[in-house]
Amino acid sequence: MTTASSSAHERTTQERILDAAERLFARDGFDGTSVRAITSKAGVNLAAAHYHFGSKEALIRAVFARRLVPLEEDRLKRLDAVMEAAGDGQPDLEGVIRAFIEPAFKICLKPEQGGRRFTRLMGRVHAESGEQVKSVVNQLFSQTIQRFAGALQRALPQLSRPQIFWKMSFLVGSMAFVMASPDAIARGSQGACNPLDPREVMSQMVPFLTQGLRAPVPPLAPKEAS
Amino acid sequence: MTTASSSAHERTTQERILDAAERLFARDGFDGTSVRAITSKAGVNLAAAHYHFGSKEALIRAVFARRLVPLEEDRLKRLDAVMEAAGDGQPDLEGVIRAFIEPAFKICLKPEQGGRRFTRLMGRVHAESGEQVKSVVNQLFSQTIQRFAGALQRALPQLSRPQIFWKMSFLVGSMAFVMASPDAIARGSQGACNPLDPREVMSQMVPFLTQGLRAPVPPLAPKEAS
DNA sequence: GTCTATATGGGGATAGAC
DNA sequence: GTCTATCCCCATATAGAC
Repeated sequence: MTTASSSAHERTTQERILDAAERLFARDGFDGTSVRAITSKAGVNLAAAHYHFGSKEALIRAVFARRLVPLEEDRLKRLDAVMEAAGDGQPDLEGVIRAFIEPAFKICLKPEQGGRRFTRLMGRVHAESGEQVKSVVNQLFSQTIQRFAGALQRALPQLSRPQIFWKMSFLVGSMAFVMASPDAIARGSQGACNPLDPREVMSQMVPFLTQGLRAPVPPLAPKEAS
Repeated sequence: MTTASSSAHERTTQERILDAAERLFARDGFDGTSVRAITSKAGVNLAAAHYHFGSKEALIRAVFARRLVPLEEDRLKRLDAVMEAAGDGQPDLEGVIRAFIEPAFKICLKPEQGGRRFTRLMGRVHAESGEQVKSVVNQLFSQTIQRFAGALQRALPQLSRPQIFWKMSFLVGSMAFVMASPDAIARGSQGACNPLDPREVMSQMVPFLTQGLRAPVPPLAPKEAS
C-alpha cells in the first residue's frame, strides 16, 4: 500500500469531491446540497469542482456513473450464472430475484467503498431530481431492466409481458423504499425491523417477492361498481 | 354557481397558494420550488404567502395536512368496515390491503380535487425533504400504520410482529414507487403498463401484495457462506 | 389583506494570478 | 491544477404604504 508516492491511499481530488458529493447528496438531496458545501467537506477549493466536472449537473452524473456501472455489471454477471444453470429449462425464480437485489444491498455492506450513502442516493432518484438526472440513471438501467424482464418471462411463462413489468415495478419499489427510508421502517416498526442488516432484509424480502411474482393475475376486473 | 359573491368557484388566496404549491412541489421538489414560483403561478403576491403561512416550511406542512387528514380518515373508515365484517374471525387479507392502497390511488382519479399532483408529492416524501417534513408526515401516518399492523397481525397470525412490519414496508414501497414514478414504469415497460390507470394498477398490485404478504418467512438463514 | 420595495444571504459559475 | 476574488442571479423574509 505504501509503494506508490501518494496514489494508493491518498485519494485524488476528483475522488475526494465525488465522495463528499455522494455523502451530501444522499443526506440533503441534490437541490439541498451546494457545490460549496461539497468542496468544503472535501477539503478542496470551490473552483476545483468546476474545473474537474464543469457543472453541478455533470458532477451529479459522475457520482452516479461511478457506482452504477459496476453495480449493473454485477447484476448481469449473476443473472448470467442463473440463466446458464437453467440451461433450456425455466430459470430459478428466486435466483433471478437475488441476482437483481443482492448486488444492490451488497453495496450497503461496504462502508469503505462509500457504502450506504450511495444506497440512500439511489432511493432518492426515483422521487427527487430533475428529468436530466433521471434520464441518465434510466439509461444506465434500461439494459438491465430488459435483461431481467426476459429472464422473468422465462421463469414465469404464464405471465404476460405487461404483467412481468408490473411485477418488476413492485419489486423495484419495495427495494428502493427499504434503501431510501430505513429510518422510516425502523421508526414505524418501533425498532422491530433493522433495515440496515442486509441479511435480515434479504431473508424477509426474498420470500415476499418470490411469492408476489408467482401470484397469478386475473385477466382484468370487468368493471367495478362504484 | 354565480350565487355567492366570490366564494363558491373563486378560490381563496390560501387555496390558490396551496394548489400552486402542491403542483410545483410535485413537479420540482421542495428545494427546487421557490415561494416566488408558487405565488407567481397562483397569481398572488409573494408577500401573501408569508402573510398566510408564515414560512415556506409551514406552507409545506399545510400542503400535506390538507390532503393527508382526509386520506387517513378514508383508510381507517375502510379498515373499520373490513374488521367489522370479520367479527371475531380473521379479517379478509385482500380487504385490508385494499383499505390501505385504494384510498391513496383514488386520489389519483380526482383531478378536480388536486389529483395526481399530491400523489406524486407523497412519493417524494419518502426520499426527499428534510427531517421536519418527514416527521410531520410520519406523525400523521403513525396511527394508521399501527392500526393496519394490528389488522394484518390478525389476518396473518402465523407471522411475527417484525415480519408484519417488514411486509408492510414492502407494500408501502411498491405503492410509493408506482405513485412517484409512473413515468419510469411506463418508459421501462415501453408503454405496456399504464401506471396512471388506477384500475390497471389495482388489478396488478393486489394479487402481488396479497401473495407476498401470505408468503411464509423462514426463521432466518443460519449463516451464508461467502 | 394585499401590494411595492428592499434587506440579507447564498447559490452557480468564471476570470485570472500563481 | 489549484487558488482568490468576484460577477450576477435568485432565494427567503420583512418593513411599511395602501
